[in-house]
Amino acid sequence: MKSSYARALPKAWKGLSKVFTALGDERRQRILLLFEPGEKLNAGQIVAACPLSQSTVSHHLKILREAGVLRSEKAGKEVFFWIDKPRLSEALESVAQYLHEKT
Amino acid sequence: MKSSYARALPKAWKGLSKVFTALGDERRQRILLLFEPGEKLNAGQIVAACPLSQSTVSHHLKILREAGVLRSEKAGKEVFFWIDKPRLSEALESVAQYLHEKT
DNA sequence: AAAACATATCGATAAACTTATATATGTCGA
DNA sequence: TCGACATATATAAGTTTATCGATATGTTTT
Repeated sequence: MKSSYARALPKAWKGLSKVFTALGDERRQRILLLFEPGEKLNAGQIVAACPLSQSTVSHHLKILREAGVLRSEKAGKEVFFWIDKPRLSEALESVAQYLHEKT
Repeated sequence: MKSSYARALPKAWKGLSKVFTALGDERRQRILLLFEPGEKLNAGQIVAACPLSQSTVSHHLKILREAGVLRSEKAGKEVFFWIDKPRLSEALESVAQYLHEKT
């Protein structure tokens, strides 16, 4: 038994933790499922597709962005979002790796 | 843009959703990190390693079990838990797959 | 059968999260 | 510059989740 992590996560897991928390909400999952391959969507498009208020969607987008799941870029008065595929792949991969090696 | 999932998750994602929610809590992540490769731990061992009360740990173990991340087995008066590696691998794999194909 | 033990559940409180309205910030066009 | 627009943030209510102490359930031991 590895009791070393019982009180604090290893540093490498800190970021992962945020990713899973971000993914662990159904509304955020539904937002992610909106994206077509390689597509960028602006906040307005996402708001229009969601049964949630503009500010609520903005809040969820922030969580996804801060977790590194989405990236964003301002273009004029709009902000475009897209899935950070490499980042997300890497996160999943690192857990899969951990599972494989240490479990 | 795939607006079809804006209001309800596809059925295949329902279970995944639970897995990510379960993994999206730092205390639960720390519990998972306790396990050595192939190891089974009983609830008492886990409680002893966590800075949480017995009832709180029991609650988290239930969430992890219901998400399919942990499996459990009663042995006399003890209950042993272990990581459901195939289940977790499959969950991660299916998201990785989705990412790869649909993103 | 009773006592000791391991785990689960209940009930209550506290903390965290989600949500919406209202407002602020920043950008474009007239 | 002023007004319309797109997004973000502040605030506050409502809801969910985490937490603990106490108790219940089930198991072994004496």
